[in-house]
Amino acid sequence: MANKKLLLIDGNSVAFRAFFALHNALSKFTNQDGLHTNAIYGFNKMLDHILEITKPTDALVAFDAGKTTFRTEMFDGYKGGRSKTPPELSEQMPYLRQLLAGYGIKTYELTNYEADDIIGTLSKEAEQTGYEVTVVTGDRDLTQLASEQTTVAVTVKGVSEVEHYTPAHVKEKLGLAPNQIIDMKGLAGDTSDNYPGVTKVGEKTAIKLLQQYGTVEGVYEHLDDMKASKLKEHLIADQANAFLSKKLATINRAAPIKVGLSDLTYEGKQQTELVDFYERMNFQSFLNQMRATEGFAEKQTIKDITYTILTDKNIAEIEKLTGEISFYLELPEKNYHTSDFAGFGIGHEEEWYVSRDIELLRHSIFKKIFRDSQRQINVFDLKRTYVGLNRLGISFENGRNDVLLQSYLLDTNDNSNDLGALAHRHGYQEISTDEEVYGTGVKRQIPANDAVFFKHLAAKLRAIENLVPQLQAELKQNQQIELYTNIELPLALVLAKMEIAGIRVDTKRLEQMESEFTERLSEIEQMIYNEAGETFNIKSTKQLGHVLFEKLGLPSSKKTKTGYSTAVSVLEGLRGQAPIIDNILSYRQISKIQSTYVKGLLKVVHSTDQKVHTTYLQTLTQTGRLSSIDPNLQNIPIRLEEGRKIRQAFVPSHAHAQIFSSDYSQIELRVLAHITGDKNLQDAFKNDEDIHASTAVRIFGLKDASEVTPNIRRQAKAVNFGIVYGISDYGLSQNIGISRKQAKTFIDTYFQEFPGVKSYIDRIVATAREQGYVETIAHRRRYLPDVNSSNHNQRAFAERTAMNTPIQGSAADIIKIAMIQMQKKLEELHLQTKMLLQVHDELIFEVPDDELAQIQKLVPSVMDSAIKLDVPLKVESAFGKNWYDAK
DNA sequence: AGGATCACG
DNA sequence: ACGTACGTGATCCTG
Repeated sequence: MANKKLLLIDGNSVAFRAFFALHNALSKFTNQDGLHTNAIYGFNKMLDHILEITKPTDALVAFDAGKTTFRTEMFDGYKGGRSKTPPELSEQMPYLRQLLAGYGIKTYELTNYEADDIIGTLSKEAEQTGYEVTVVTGDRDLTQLASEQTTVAVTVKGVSEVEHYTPAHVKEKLGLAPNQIIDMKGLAGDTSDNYPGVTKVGEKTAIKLLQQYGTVEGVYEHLDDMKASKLKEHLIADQANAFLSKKLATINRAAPIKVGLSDLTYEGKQQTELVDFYERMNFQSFLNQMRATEGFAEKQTIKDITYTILTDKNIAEIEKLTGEISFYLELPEKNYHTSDFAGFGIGHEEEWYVSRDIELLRHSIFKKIFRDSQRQINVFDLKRTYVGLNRLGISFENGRNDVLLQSYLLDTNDNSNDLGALAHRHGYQEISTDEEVYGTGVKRQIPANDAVFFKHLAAKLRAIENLVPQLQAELKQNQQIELYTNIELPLALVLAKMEIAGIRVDTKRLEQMESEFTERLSEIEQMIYNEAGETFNIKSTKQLGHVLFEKLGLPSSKKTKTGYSTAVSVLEGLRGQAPIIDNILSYRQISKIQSTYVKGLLKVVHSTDQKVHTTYLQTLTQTGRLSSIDPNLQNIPIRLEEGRKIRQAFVPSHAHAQIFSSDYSQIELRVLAHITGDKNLQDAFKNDEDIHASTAVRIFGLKDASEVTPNIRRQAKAVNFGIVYGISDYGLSQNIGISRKQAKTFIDTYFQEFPGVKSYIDRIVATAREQGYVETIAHRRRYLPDVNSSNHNQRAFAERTAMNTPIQGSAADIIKIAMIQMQKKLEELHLQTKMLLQVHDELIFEVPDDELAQIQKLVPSVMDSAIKLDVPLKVESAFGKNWYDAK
């Protein structure tokens, strides 16, 4: 027999390891039905790894059959006291078997026996027949099976990494032969399996004894040779335990199994089954791996689709498309402000027109379609489509539905920027993902083959047509039609116009800053090298940690996963202990400004108009806020003067104009006052009090605001923030540097003084548990599956987001409404003022001097009346010749 | 690709 | 006894 290789896997043990290795990411690993998939995923990773390195001819995964086994008969407490398998793991076990079926690997379990015994029995049989055997497990006890023919691979850290135990390796690690493991367990016992061994004897002592006497039996035969000692007394007293425990630890290598070696042929992956399984588990990376393998036959699930290639000859045909239509513009690159145009499609009801010729869109027939306000045009990603068409000189004001927005509002977790993937999640399968058709990474490209590209375009149009009514119905059920129709859809166009307007950057100013910073950085660098006595990469936390904590011997406090923490909070604690610290802090600060804001910004200024055009992501955040990328204009420095100067480079694009800024004052706390209905908090805002000061008066029991010192106000401010974030005493204590006990007192007092807030917090968490989601004022939803998690951390996190999301999200609703009304006003009044940026609670405009007086009244009035709360909204404004001066 | 760090609300 | 404040994005280093 030529090289038979048997792979035996301890299913429960590996699943358990996989589950806990990916426990942190538990909430990320769920499929479309809410099933947790982390253990399945980890198991799959391990399988791929072990199959790759062992290339078995035969394989079996053994599972434990149930709670009772012959061992529980021998010893009542066997595996007693073990906490129950988490439900998030149990629910995955049946699917694990489906995964293994997909891999063509047999599974087996046997009443009254553990997986270990099945493995022990089969490995013995295999050894006698001359097989090479690999055993995979998360349990080191199985190393007792290691032999010349059998290697035991024990998972370490994660699951795909394993440590291979040969007899030599066992010897090296433990100083024992594999068959002595059971003797060690006999003497030392096993806490996780809950059997005792000899009192006060742990692994170390057991090993020492066994090196001398060989076996448990040997130890007891030589008991008389030992000097009197506590150890000897314990050995005598616990002799019965030692022998029982050895028996319990011994794997039964003659279990009455009903499978034989001939049943275990490894058949290899069952392609269609596995693809189907991965789709059900939503395992995109494994799917892609499968597709990349040689001989993979793409599933022919997508129905044939007929389409017409549009040319200037037949363009008149599209005039016959009356009523509701789908339109799709393919801008293949991430940044649609600069992307190439790859093609487009338009049509309805199985009449699909597609083309690569973008110039056709400039034809008057298209202009008419896009201008016709009676026409319902449905798209995927309205903002992207609007910007793309705008670049072609086409005004697209009549987009009626956007599948991307619909899907985002239905479930912020379960959204995708890929129409194919999004469609699959909503149960529509007649479309491939862009990744499948265009490829990924450097290989991504629009197919040169017309049939492939056009079929995909047509499939997109058809997907839009099918999804719009379905998602609309779901929105209606959720009472989200208003949010969708009156907020998100019109906002998409407002954002598009802001992005297109862009903001002018004074590149000369930035270049001047760049050379100043370069000089200062090299000076500081030199000082740091001198103080360190060597040159090194200051930006490398690893090298910096080495210099500070090893070479210079400074006391290290915090550690990260990868080594010493060198974060600002840590370095500040070291100030004064060495001059190098201040220099490192300055270096960090300046190099951040230099690389991210000076150089980074210069890189993305458009040479045509000297402006930056950000992209707002309208369907990303879990709370309803926007985010801004490429460049991010929502995190331009302001807190420290050095960085704040960056704002001097943001200037009006016309002469005789100003940068004008209005921001909501304390909008989140006002929303909190409204949502909670807390009388004291509401009164404070109704009386226009300094909210942090009045909180300070209440939690410190002061007479009135005159007693509030800056430091007390600062602490009260931190408490207010803490409440909004979902407070914990530890978090607060870290933030303001007080003891945890003191922080707890602050919080307790706060809740006494603001009882409405306390009852809101209790109520919202209960609501999240009952209905599975929380809502904002405008019915924006966030699902929080983890509020019922058995994991304390995940549950606590979900509870904090349950409190925070309605507050942060409602504030986002409010500014979105204000932006829509603001844009409408600007257009109605034919003003030249342009809304340029939104920074969560702040709007930034470019205003011609002659409109300034009007805008100074208009913007705050629109913003503070965007929505009617039980407390007033307050808006503060400023302007100047650049963003820095608008303060 | 992921972690550490740091910029903003 | 857990290990901790909410929401983001860009840059750099490391494996």
